[in-house]
Amino acid sequence: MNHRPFQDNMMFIPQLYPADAPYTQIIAQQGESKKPKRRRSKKNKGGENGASEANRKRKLSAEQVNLLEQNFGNEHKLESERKDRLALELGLDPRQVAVWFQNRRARWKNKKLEEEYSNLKKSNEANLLEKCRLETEVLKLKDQLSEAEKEIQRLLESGDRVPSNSSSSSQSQSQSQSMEAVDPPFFGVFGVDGYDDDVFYGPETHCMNALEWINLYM
Amino acid sequence: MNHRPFQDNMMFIPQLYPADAPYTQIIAQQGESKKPKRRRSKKNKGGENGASEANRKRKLSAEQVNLLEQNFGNEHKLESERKDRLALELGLDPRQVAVWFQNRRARWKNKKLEEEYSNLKKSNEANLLEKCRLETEVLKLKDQLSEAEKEIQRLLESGDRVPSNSSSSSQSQSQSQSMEAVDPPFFGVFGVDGYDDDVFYGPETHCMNALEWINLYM
DNA sequence: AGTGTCCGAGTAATTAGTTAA
DNA sequence: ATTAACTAATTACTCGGACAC
Repeated sequence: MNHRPFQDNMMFIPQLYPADAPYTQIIAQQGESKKPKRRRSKKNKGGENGASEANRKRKLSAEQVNLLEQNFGNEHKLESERKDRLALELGLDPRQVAVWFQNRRARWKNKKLEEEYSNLKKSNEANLLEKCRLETEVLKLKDQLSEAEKEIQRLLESGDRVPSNSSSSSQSQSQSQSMEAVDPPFFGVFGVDGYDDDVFYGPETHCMNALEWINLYM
Repeated sequence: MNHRPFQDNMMFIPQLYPADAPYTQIIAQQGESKKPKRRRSKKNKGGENGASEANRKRKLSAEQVNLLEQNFGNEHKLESERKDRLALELGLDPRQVAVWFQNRRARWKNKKLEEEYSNLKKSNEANLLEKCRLETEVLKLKDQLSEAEKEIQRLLESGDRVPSNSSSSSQSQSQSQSMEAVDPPFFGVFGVDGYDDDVFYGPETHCMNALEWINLYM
């Protein structure tokens, strides 16, 4: 959504129902008659009837939310000075303004987390693919190396009166051993605690099913 | 910090709201009517006698929550039959039971997501380390291969009257080229849209800083 | 057609516990 | 030590859509 600055301005407020009643604070169950079977009472909703009687409307008007959002964009914290000013400006109880900011911060935090999750997901995808590619490359290189060493062996056998294998032969010998000791010594992070359900990330299933894995869980 | 508000002790249950129980009847005279700045203390408890003050009727008792949780564990959905039974059993309005289940489902979903995030994080760590290891291995193998080919070259030059480079030499030649064409052709998933803030996952910073990266963002 | 209900997502308000001045 | 403001969790409500009768 946004880029650089750390104001988040998230989505636009989809509440465009009429700002009929500037005072959005009523509450109090109208009358009574609610105990036994509280079936969906017919709310006078669509009608927009301008503030009919017992309209205990909870939501703030779009206008109010706009101003609040704007202020939140500037600064997520709220000094009491600003709070009171805002409250006056909006015709709200300062407490409501404070509550709004608290809830807004919580929402923002959640959103942040979601974003982070999304980024992590993408990062994971990319890393997984990269890992797959690298594994393939490693196999290929090992194969090539094997061929090369076979070739060396053949050359050594056929031309067995060459001066000597001067310097590098020992190198390639010792290193070919290390290839086999490479795989095991990595910790398996996945004996963790509580995966309740079906979500299971197999990290050590070699790259063959990386794509399927992505499609499954991403 | 704490989970499970099991020690809810002082919660008497004013269930069955009387008809005149408008919880949350408050509020907000706007404008200049001052409001009683609220309390923040650990007193004002038991007395009940809500005559003067409001009847704080929020918060279900630990016992009620227990039973609800138990039922939720069995089945996240709630048929109206079970709802009514539970409501009766708990002394709650069936509506409250339904609402509780809805909220509980939402919480469960969140928790699920959090878990998934955690797993993803671990998976990412593991993959990143694996990727790092593989990159190292690739470099090593390339090095070995280079050495081996040098060796072959040397052998071919020194013993230049061997029969021929029969079969596999072309192989190792062509493959040594492919090493250079390996890196580029992978898409960079990270020109994406919204990394808002400081959270930035560098996917192409080679493995040297993989661990630092993990420590920073995990 | 049209009610009624349920659910998911979003939101407002409350409570308990923590932190800082 | 009190007090105000914070966080995290919770309760109840709103709204719109889906599915039913």
